[in-house]
Amino acid sequence: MRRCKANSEKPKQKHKKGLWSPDEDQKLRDYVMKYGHGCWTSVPLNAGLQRNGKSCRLRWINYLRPGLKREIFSVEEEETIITLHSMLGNKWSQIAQHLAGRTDNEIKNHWHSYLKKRVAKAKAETSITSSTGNTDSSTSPASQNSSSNGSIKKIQGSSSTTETEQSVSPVDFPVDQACNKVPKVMFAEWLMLDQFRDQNSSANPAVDNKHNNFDNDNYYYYYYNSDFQEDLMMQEIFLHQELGNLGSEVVYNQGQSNIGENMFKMNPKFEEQLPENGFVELISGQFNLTSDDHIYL
DNA sequence: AAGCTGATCAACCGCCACGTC
DNA sequence: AGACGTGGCGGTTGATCAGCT
Repeated sequence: MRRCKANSEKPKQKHKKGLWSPDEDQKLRDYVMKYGHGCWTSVPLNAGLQRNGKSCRLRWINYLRPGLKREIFSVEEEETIITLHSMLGNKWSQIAQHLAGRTDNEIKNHWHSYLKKRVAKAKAETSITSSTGNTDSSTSPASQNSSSNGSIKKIQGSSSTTETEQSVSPVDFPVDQACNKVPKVMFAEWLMLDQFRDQNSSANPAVDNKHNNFDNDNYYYYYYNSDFQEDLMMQEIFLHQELGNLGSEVVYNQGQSNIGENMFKMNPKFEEQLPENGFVELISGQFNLTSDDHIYL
Protein backbone atom coordinates (compact mmCIF):
# COMPACT_ATOMS: atom_id res chain seq x y z
CA MET A 1 0.00 0.00 0.00
CA ARG A 2 1.58 3.14 -1.19
CA ARG A 3 1.63 5.97 1.20
CA CYS A 4 0.71 9.40 0.02
CA LYS A 5 3.57 11.46 1.20
CA ALA A 6 2.36 14.77 -0.15
CA ASN A 7 -0.88 14.57 1.72
CA SER A 8 0.58 13.95 5.13
CA GLU A 9 1.46 17.61 5.17
CA LYS A 10 -1.82 19.02 4.05
CA PRO A 11 -3.84 21.04 6.50
CA LYS A 12 -6.95 19.56 7.98
CA GLN A 13 -10.05 20.85 6.32
CA LYS A 14 -13.73 20.50 6.89
CA HIS A 15 -15.17 17.88 4.62
CA LYS A 16 -18.63 17.91 3.24
CA LYS A 17 -20.85 14.98 4.10
CA GLY A 18 -24.11 13.61 2.88
CA LEU A 19 -25.50 12.95 -0.53
CA TRP A 20 -23.47 13.76 -3.56
CA SER A 21 -24.69 16.38 -5.95
CA PRO A 22 -24.59 15.84 -9.72
CA ASP A 23 -21.93 18.50 -9.91
CA GLU A 24 -19.74 16.68 -7.42
CA ASP A 25 -20.28 13.45 -9.29
CA GLN A 26 -19.24 15.09 -12.50
CA LYS A 27 -16.11 16.54 -10.95
CA LEU A 28 -15.09 13.24 -9.49
CA ARG A 29 -15.90 11.32 -12.64
CA ASP A 30 -14.05 13.73 -14.84
CA TYR A 31 -11.02 13.72 -12.62
CA VAL A 32 -10.73 9.96 -12.22
CA MET A 33 -11.40 9.36 -15.88
CA LYS A 34 -8.71 11.79 -16.82
CA TYR A 35 -6.03 11.09 -14.27
CA GLY A 36 -7.00 7.93 -12.45
CA HIS A 37 -7.49 8.06 -8.74
CA GLY A 38 -3.95 7.32 -7.66
CA CYS A 39 -3.89 8.35 -4.04
CA TRP A 40 -7.46 8.86 -2.97
CA THR A 41 -6.65 11.50 -0.43
CA SER A 42 -5.32 13.72 -3.18
CA VAL A 43 -8.35 13.24 -5.39
CA PRO A 44 -10.71 15.69 -3.66
CA LEU A 45 -7.99 18.31 -3.54
CA ASN A 46 -7.14 17.99 -7.19
CA ALA A 47 -10.72 17.54 -8.29
CA GLY A 48 -11.94 20.55 -6.38
CA LEU A 49 -14.19 18.63 -4.03
CA GLN A 50 -14.87 19.36 -0.39
CA ARG A 51 -14.96 15.67 0.38
CA ASN A 52 -12.45 13.40 1.99
CA GLY A 53 -10.67 10.81 -0.05
CA LYS A 54 -12.53 7.99 1.54
CA SER A 55 -15.83 9.45 0.52
CA CYS A 56 -14.59 9.95 -3.02
CA ARG A 57 -13.39 6.40 -3.19
CA LEU A 58 -16.69 5.07 -1.97
CA ARG A 59 -18.65 7.20 -4.37
CA TRP A 60 -16.52 6.06 -7.25
CA ILE A 61 -16.66 2.40 -6.35
CA ASN A 62 -20.33 2.25 -5.53
CA TYR A 63 -21.78 4.60 -8.06
CA LEU A 64 -19.54 6.22 -10.62
CA ARG A 65 -17.15 3.60 -11.84
CA PRO A 66 -17.69 2.06 -15.23
CA GLY A 67 -19.49 -1.19 -15.66
CA LEU A 68 -21.83 -1.01 -12.75
CA LYS A 69 -25.22 -2.51 -13.23
CA ARG A 70 -28.03 -0.37 -12.02
CA GLU A 71 -30.87 -2.73 -12.71
CA ILE A 72 -32.50 -4.99 -10.18
CA PHE A 73 -30.89 -8.25 -9.23
CA SER A 74 -31.68 -11.17 -11.47
CA VAL A 75 -32.76 -14.51 -10.08
CA GLU A 76 -29.41 -15.94 -11.05
CA GLU A 77 -27.58 -13.21 -9.22
CA GLU A 78 -29.70 -13.72 -6.15
CA GLU A 79 -29.03 -17.41 -6.14
CA THR A 80 -25.35 -16.75 -6.55
CA ILE A 81 -25.39 -14.41 -3.59
CA ILE A 82 -27.26 -16.88 -1.45
CA THR A 83 -24.93 -19.68 -2.37
CA LEU A 84 -21.82 -17.65 -1.81
CA HIS A 85 -23.13 -16.25 1.42
CA SER A 86 -23.70 -19.75 2.69
CA MET A 87 -20.06 -20.43 1.92
CA LEU A 88 -18.39 -17.18 2.84
CA GLY A 89 -20.68 -15.49 5.29
CA ASN A 90 -20.75 -11.70 5.30
CA LYS A 91 -17.78 -11.38 3.03
CA TRP A 92 -19.53 -8.96 0.78
CA SER A 93 -16.48 -7.87 -1.12
CA GLN A 94 -15.63 -11.45 -1.95
CA ILE A 95 -19.17 -12.16 -2.99
CA ALA A 96 -19.17 -9.04 -5.12
CA GLN A 97 -16.15 -10.33 -6.99
CA HIS A 98 -18.32 -13.05 -8.43
CA LEU A 99 -21.04 -10.74 -9.60
CA ALA A 100 -20.04 -8.57 -12.48
CA GLY A 101 -21.12 -5.00 -12.12
CA ARG A 102 -22.30 -5.33 -8.55
CA THR A 103 -20.77 -3.66 -5.54
CA ASP A 104 -20.34 -5.10 -2.09
CA ASN A 105 -22.55 -2.36 -0.71
CA GLU A 106 -25.26 -3.13 -3.18
CA ILE A 107 -25.13 -6.82 -2.42
CA LYS A 108 -25.07 -6.19 1.30
CA ASN A 109 -28.11 -3.95 1.08
CA HIS A 110 -29.97 -6.44 -1.05
CA TRP A 111 -29.14 -9.20 1.36
CA HIS A 112 -30.39 -7.32 4.38
CA SER A 113 -33.48 -6.00 2.68
CA TYR A 114 -34.60 -9.09 0.88
CA LEU A 115 -32.42 -12.15 0.57
CA LYS A 116 -31.92 -12.69 4.27
CA LYS A 117 -35.63 -12.99 4.77
CA ARG A 118 -35.99 -15.18 1.76
CA VAL A 119 -33.35 -17.56 3.07
CA ALA A 120 -34.87 -17.56 6.53
CA LYS A 121 -38.24 -18.33 5.08
CA ALA A 122 -36.83 -21.11 2.94
CA LYS A 123 -35.08 -22.59 5.94
CA ALA A 124 -38.23 -22.43 7.98
CA GLU A 125 -40.20 -24.14 5.26
CA THR A 126 -37.52 -26.74 4.85
CA SER A 127 -37.50 -27.52 8.53
CA ILE A 128 -41.26 -27.83 8.52
CA THR A 129 -41.35 -30.08 5.51
CA SER A 130 -38.51 -32.20 6.77
CA SER A 131 -40.18 -32.65 10.14
CA THR A 132 -43.31 -33.77 8.38
CA GLY A 133 -41.41 -36.12 6.19
CA ASN A 134 -41.90 -34.09 3.09
CA THR A 135 -38.84 -34.47 0.97
CA ASP A 136 -39.63 -31.61 -1.33
CA SER A 137 -36.93 -29.11 -0.55
CA SER A 138 -37.20 -27.11 -3.69
CA THR A 139 -37.72 -23.90 -1.79
CA SER A 140 -34.28 -23.84 -0.23
CA PRO A 141 -31.69 -21.78 -2.04
CA ALA A 142 -29.28 -24.64 -2.42
CA SER A 143 -32.01 -26.82 -3.74
CA GLN A 144 -33.02 -24.16 -6.13
CA ASN A 145 -29.56 -24.33 -7.51
CA SER A 146 -29.76 -28.02 -7.47
CA SER A 147 -32.96 -28.22 -9.36
CA SER A 148 -31.89 -25.76 -11.94
CA ASN A 149 -28.35 -26.82 -12.46
CA GLY A 150 -28.24 -30.53 -12.28
CA SER A 151 -25.53 -32.39 -10.48
CA ILE A 152 -24.65 -31.41 -6.96
CA LYS A 153 -21.80 -32.52 -4.84
CA LYS A 154 -20.84 -31.56 -1.39
CA ILE A 155 -17.86 -29.37 -1.81
CA GLN A 156 -15.74 -27.35 0.47
CA GLY A 157 -15.53 -23.63 0.18
CA SER A 158 -12.94 -21.80 -1.79
CA SER A 159 -9.46 -23.16 -1.73
CA SER A 160 -8.29 -19.86 -0.46
CA THR A 161 -6.30 -20.17 2.68
CA THR A 162 -7.96 -17.37 4.53
CA GLU A 163 -9.30 -18.22 7.91
CA THR A 164 -12.77 -17.27 6.95
CA GLU A 165 -12.90 -19.44 3.96
CA GLN A 166 -11.32 -22.36 5.67
CA SER A 167 -13.90 -22.26 8.34
CA VAL A 168 -16.87 -22.44 6.09
CA SER A 169 -18.91 -25.53 6.20
CA PRO A 170 -19.64 -27.67 3.22
CA VAL A 171 -22.60 -26.54 1.25
CA ASP A 172 -24.54 -27.75 -1.66
CA PHE A 173 -23.09 -26.11 -4.66
CA PRO A 174 -23.58 -26.90 -8.28
CA VAL A 175 -20.46 -28.50 -9.54
CA ASP A 176 -21.20 -27.42 -13.05
CA GLN A 177 -20.86 -23.88 -11.93
CA ALA A 178 -18.21 -24.12 -9.36
CA CYS A 179 -15.87 -26.76 -10.68
CA ASN A 180 -13.42 -26.97 -7.84
CA LYS A 181 -13.94 -23.53 -6.58
CA VAL A 182 -15.93 -20.47 -7.24
CA PRO A 183 -14.28 -18.28 -9.80
CA LYS A 184 -13.55 -14.67 -9.45
CA VAL A 185 -15.02 -12.73 -12.28
CA MET A 186 -12.40 -10.59 -13.87
CA PHE A 187 -13.36 -7.14 -15.09
CA ALA A 188 -16.45 -6.95 -13.03
CA GLU A 189 -16.22 -3.24 -13.13
CA TRP A 190 -15.26 -2.99 -16.69
CA LEU A 191 -16.98 -5.37 -18.91
CA MET A 192 -20.57 -5.09 -19.80
CA LEU A 193 -20.88 -8.81 -19.73
CA ASP A 194 -24.43 -8.74 -20.92
CA GLN A 195 -23.21 -7.36 -24.16
CA PHE A 196 -21.23 -10.49 -24.71
CA ARG A 197 -24.41 -12.43 -24.76
CA ASP A 198 -25.95 -10.04 -27.21
CA GLN A 199 -22.93 -9.83 -29.39
CA ASN A 200 -21.95 -13.40 -29.18
CA SER A 201 -23.02 -14.24 -32.65
CA SER A 202 -20.81 -11.56 -34.08
CA ALA A 203 -18.02 -11.90 -31.59
CA ASN A 204 -14.57 -12.26 -32.90
CA PRO A 205 -13.53 -15.77 -32.03
CA ALA A 206 -9.91 -14.89 -32.21
CA VAL A 207 -8.24 -14.80 -28.89
CA ASP A 208 -5.92 -11.95 -28.29
CA ASN A 209 -2.51 -13.51 -28.11
CA LYS A 210 -1.23 -10.50 -26.30
CA HIS A 211 -3.28 -11.36 -23.28
CA ASN A 212 -3.80 -15.07 -23.46
CA ASN A 213 -3.36 -17.93 -25.80
CA PHE A 214 -5.97 -20.35 -24.76
CA ASP A 215 -7.52 -22.85 -27.01
CA ASN A 216 -10.54 -21.43 -28.75
CA ASP A 217 -12.40 -24.62 -28.07
CA ASN A 218 -12.42 -23.93 -24.41
CA TYR A 219 -14.66 -21.76 -22.38
CA TYR A 220 -13.12 -19.12 -20.27
CA TYR A 221 -13.75 -17.73 -16.92
CA TYR A 222 -13.75 -14.01 -16.86
CA TYR A 223 -11.79 -13.52 -13.75
CA TYR A 224 -12.13 -10.54 -11.58
CA ASN A 225 -9.43 -9.98 -9.10
CA SER A 226 -9.62 -7.18 -6.64
CA ASP A 227 -5.86 -7.03 -6.80
CA PHE A 228 -6.10 -6.52 -10.48
CA GLN A 229 -6.19 -2.81 -10.13
CA GLU A 230 -8.72 -0.94 -12.09
CA ASP A 231 -5.84 1.42 -12.61
CA LEU A 232 -4.27 -1.09 -14.89
CA MET A 233 -7.29 -1.09 -17.11
CA MET A 234 -7.60 2.64 -16.81
CA GLN A 235 -4.03 3.02 -17.90
CA GLU A 236 -4.66 0.80 -20.84
CA ILE A 237 -7.68 2.76 -21.84
CA PHE A 238 -6.04 6.09 -21.31
CA LEU A 239 -3.14 4.90 -23.35
CA HIS A 240 -5.51 3.99 -26.12
CA GLN A 241 -7.16 7.33 -25.77
CA GLU A 242 -3.89 9.12 -25.93
CA LEU A 243 -2.96 7.24 -29.01
CA GLY A 244 -6.37 7.69 -30.53
CA ASN A 245 -6.36 4.01 -30.98
CA LEU A 246 -9.62 2.88 -29.57
CA GLY A 247 -10.71 1.70 -32.94
CA SER A 248 -13.31 -0.96 -33.02
CA GLU A 249 -12.13 -2.67 -29.91
CA VAL A 250 -13.11 -0.19 -27.29
CA VAL A 251 -15.42 2.71 -27.65
CA TYR A 252 -15.33 4.77 -24.57
CA ASN A 253 -17.98 7.37 -24.04
CA GLN A 254 -17.12 10.03 -21.57
CA GLY A 255 -19.53 12.28 -19.80
CA GLN A 256 -22.50 10.01 -20.05
CA SER A 257 -24.76 9.94 -17.09
CA ASN A 258 -25.91 6.43 -17.70
CA ILE A 259 -22.69 4.73 -17.00
CA GLY A 260 -23.95 1.22 -17.09
CA GLU A 261 -25.17 1.51 -20.60
CA ASN A 262 -22.72 3.88 -22.10
CA MET A 263 -19.32 3.50 -20.61
CA PHE A 264 -18.10 0.74 -22.80
CA LYS A 265 -18.98 -0.99 -25.92
CA MET A 266 -16.45 -3.68 -26.49
CA ASN A 267 -16.16 -6.29 -29.12
CA PRO A 268 -15.26 -9.31 -27.08
CA LYS A 269 -12.26 -11.27 -27.99
CA PHE A 270 -13.68 -14.48 -26.67
CA GLU A 271 -16.05 -16.61 -28.47
CA GLU A 272 -18.02 -18.02 -25.66
CA GLN A 273 -20.88 -16.30 -24.02
CA LEU A 274 -21.67 -16.08 -20.39
CA PRO A 275 -24.41 -18.27 -19.10
CA GLU A 276 -27.34 -16.79 -17.33
CA ASN A 277 -25.81 -17.34 -13.94
CA GLY A 278 -22.98 -15.02 -14.76
CA PHE A 279 -20.30 -17.66 -14.61
CA VAL A 280 -18.53 -18.84 -17.63
CA GLU A 281 -18.38 -22.52 -17.67
CA LEU A 282 -14.96 -24.04 -17.44
CA ILE A 283 -15.14 -27.22 -19.38
CA SER A 284 -11.72 -28.00 -20.59
CA GLY A 285 -10.31 -29.55 -17.50
CA GLN A 286 -7.00 -28.39 -18.80
CA PHE A 287 -6.90 -25.59 -16.36
CA ASN A 288 -6.57 -26.29 -12.74
CA LEU A 289 -7.07 -22.85 -11.43
CA THR A 290 -6.43 -22.02 -7.88
CA SER A 291 -7.97 -19.14 -6.08
CA ASP A 292 -4.85 -17.19 -6.77
CA ASP A 293 -4.88 -17.84 -10.45
CA HIS A 294 -6.12 -15.12 -12.68
CA ILE A 295 -6.57 -14.87 -16.34
CA TYR A 296 -5.65 -11.47 -17.53
CA LEU A 297 -7.29 -10.18 -20.61
C1' DA B 1 -55.18 13.95 3.74
C1' DA B 2 -52.33 12.80 7.54
C1' DG B 3 -49.72 9.81 10.23
C1' DC B 4 -47.40 5.55 10.86
C1' DT B 5 -44.49 1.75 9.54
C1' DG B 6 -41.43 -0.93 6.97
C1' DA B 7 -38.33 -1.25 3.01
C1' DT B 8 -34.65 0.46 0.45
C1' DC B 9 -30.33 2.48 -0.43
C1' DA B 10 -26.59 5.86 -0.17
C1' DA B 11 -23.26 7.16 2.81
C1' DC B 12 -20.75 7.24 7.10
C1' DC B 13 -18.14 5.12 10.91
C1' DG B 14 -14.84 2.38 13.02
C1' DC B 15 -11.74 -1.13 12.69
C1' DC B 16 -7.99 -3.62 10.58
C1' DA B 17 -4.11 -4.85 7.46
C1' DC B 18 -0.43 -3.27 5.17
C1' DG B 19 3.17 -0.27 3.47
C1' DT B 20 6.13 3.51 4.46
C1' DC B 21 8.78 6.46 7.30
C1' DA C 1 10.30 -1.62 16.17
C1' DG C 2 6.88 1.44 16.38
C1' DA C 3 4.16 5.30 14.61
C1' DC C 4 1.58 6.84 10.99
C1' DG C 5 -1.20 7.15 6.67
C1' DT C 6 -3.97 4.85 3.39
C1' DG C 7 -7.11 1.67 1.45
C1' DG C 8 -10.44 -1.79 2.19
C1' DC C 9 -14.08 -3.89 4.53
C1' DG C 10 -18.32 -4.85 7.28
C1' DG C 11 -21.64 -2.82 10.28
C1' DT C 12 -24.65 0.78 10.97
C1' DT C 13 -27.26 4.96 10.29
C1' DG C 14 -30.30 8.21 8.31
C1' DA C 15 -33.00 10.00 4.48
C1' DT C 16 -36.44 8.90 1.36
C1' DC C 17 -40.22 6.47 -0.47
C1' DA C 18 -44.22 3.40 -0.75
C1' DG C 19 -47.92 1.16 1.27
C1' DC C 20 -51.21 0.84 4.75
C1' DT C 21 -54.56 2.47 8.22
